[in-house]
Amino acid sequence: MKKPAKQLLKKDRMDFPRPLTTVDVVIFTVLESGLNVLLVQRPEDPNEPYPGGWALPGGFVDIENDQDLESCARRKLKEKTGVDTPYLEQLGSWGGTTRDPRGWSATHVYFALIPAQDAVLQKGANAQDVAWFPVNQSVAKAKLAFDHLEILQAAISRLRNKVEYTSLPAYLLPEKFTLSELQHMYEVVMERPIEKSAFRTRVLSSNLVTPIQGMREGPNRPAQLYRLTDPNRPVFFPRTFKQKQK
Amino acid sequence: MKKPAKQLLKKDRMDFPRPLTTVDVVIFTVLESGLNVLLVQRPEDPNEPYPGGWALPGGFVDIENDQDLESCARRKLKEKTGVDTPYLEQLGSWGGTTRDPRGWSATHVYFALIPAQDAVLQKGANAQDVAWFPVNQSVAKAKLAFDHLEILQAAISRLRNKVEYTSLPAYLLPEKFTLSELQHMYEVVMERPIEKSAFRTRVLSSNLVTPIQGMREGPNRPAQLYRLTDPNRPVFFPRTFKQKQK
DNA sequence: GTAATAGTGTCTATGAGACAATATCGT
DNA sequence: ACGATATTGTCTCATAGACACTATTAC
Repeated sequence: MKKPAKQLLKKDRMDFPRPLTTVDVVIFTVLESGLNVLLVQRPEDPNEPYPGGWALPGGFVDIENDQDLESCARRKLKEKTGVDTPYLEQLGSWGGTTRDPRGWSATHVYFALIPAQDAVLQKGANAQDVAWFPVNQSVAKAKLAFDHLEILQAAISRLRNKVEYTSLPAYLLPEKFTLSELQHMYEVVMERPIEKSAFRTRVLSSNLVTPIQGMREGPNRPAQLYRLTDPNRPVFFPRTFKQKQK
Repeated sequence: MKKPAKQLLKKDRMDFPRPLTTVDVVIFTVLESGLNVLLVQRPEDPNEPYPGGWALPGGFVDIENDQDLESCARRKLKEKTGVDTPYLEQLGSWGGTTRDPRGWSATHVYFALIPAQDAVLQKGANAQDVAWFPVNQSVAKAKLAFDHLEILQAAISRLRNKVEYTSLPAYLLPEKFTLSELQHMYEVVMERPIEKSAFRTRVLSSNLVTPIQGMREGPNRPAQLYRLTDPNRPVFFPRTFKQKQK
């Protein structure tokens, strides 16, 4: 129990140790190898925690320049990928005594989906290494810094979960896409095939996509091109894809 | 762009202003008046922000005593209600320059569901006023401190949303309950009636509840008592309650 | 024509919604 | 018997799943 009297000056009352505050971003894209996540390599400097280890992109909140948490996340996303307005959602926050050797720290985590076309990395600027890691293989072995493996797993399970009843995979595609391409994004994230017919009726009977002028040409029957009806807000379906198994 | 050289000492590198860090808890219960939320009155001290205003219970992280964010939330919950292990879920975090007049601040918000039996308030200790507010009426007028109205609205919409496909309302009941009582909790949160028959088949065909020895007696046919099959994790249903309207 | 992918149709199963019928208690 | 609430049943409808069929391009 603290709080001795009410007569303390404001300055005194605010003068206690504060946790470190960071923002991290889990950035997903779908490449040839499936679902990938962006990681950055920490500096080799032995004075830094986890030198040379791989971590989620992120860093301290800059209270001079960051208006709020989300714009801080957007800034970090832009620094690494150059992408401006992807799908961005708050994942949650992690905080405690032990997660950072530098002291009590709390991180606010966002997760982002970007199309493969935008998955070109912006190295160089701060000489850090930046790379895409397939979510299933190397990541577990990568021994992520801090509690970032736990955070990444939470992000993956959130994504896998929401795929079942939302239009999130659409944000992994460029502006114009065919229904087959959209279905493919779902299948990559879900890691299981889905029925073409059921998929099409679900997507078309919602207001998710709007057909546009133009077809995807190929060595076979051309496919109708679509775009998101309202790119700003994802669609929620009233049922999940997989029925409950007994 | 900062970062002059890598030769800085660790102490120097960590020596920058840090945001204030708080944890707030949105505590819901269902009383006669429907869904209620717990608010506390801020001290009248004019040196404090929003003197006399109503706010969500919460406060600064105590890095000496709080192991992590969730235990900090549990501590604050316990201080106000005496409840130990309710349903507790992270809602999200809010942070930015403007939300607290004392400076750049970030709050980690949890939301909790507690049964009405535990809704007895623990006033006194710090002389603050603590009270339940019905979610629909007084809250909007109450002019909550900080951005707490926005946070509360996010909590309400999260709760209303999850009620459609989860077993969360079960946590608003005591250990033993009847199916009608459970249905009533759903209806209070959803603010609409649900079909008895559909409700019962949904609940019974999931593994949500287990019948126990004993009946709820009354001036009519007694009702079977149930308990949660696994109180530690809520059940997710494969469909929402309301079908999509056309 | 063939290969390949796009797009449609048909049939079944599951579970929600509406509503009715029956069951079991206190009085 | 009556009032009240518990519990079950029946019928309809929407949509997922399985699977087959047709359509349209390049070659």
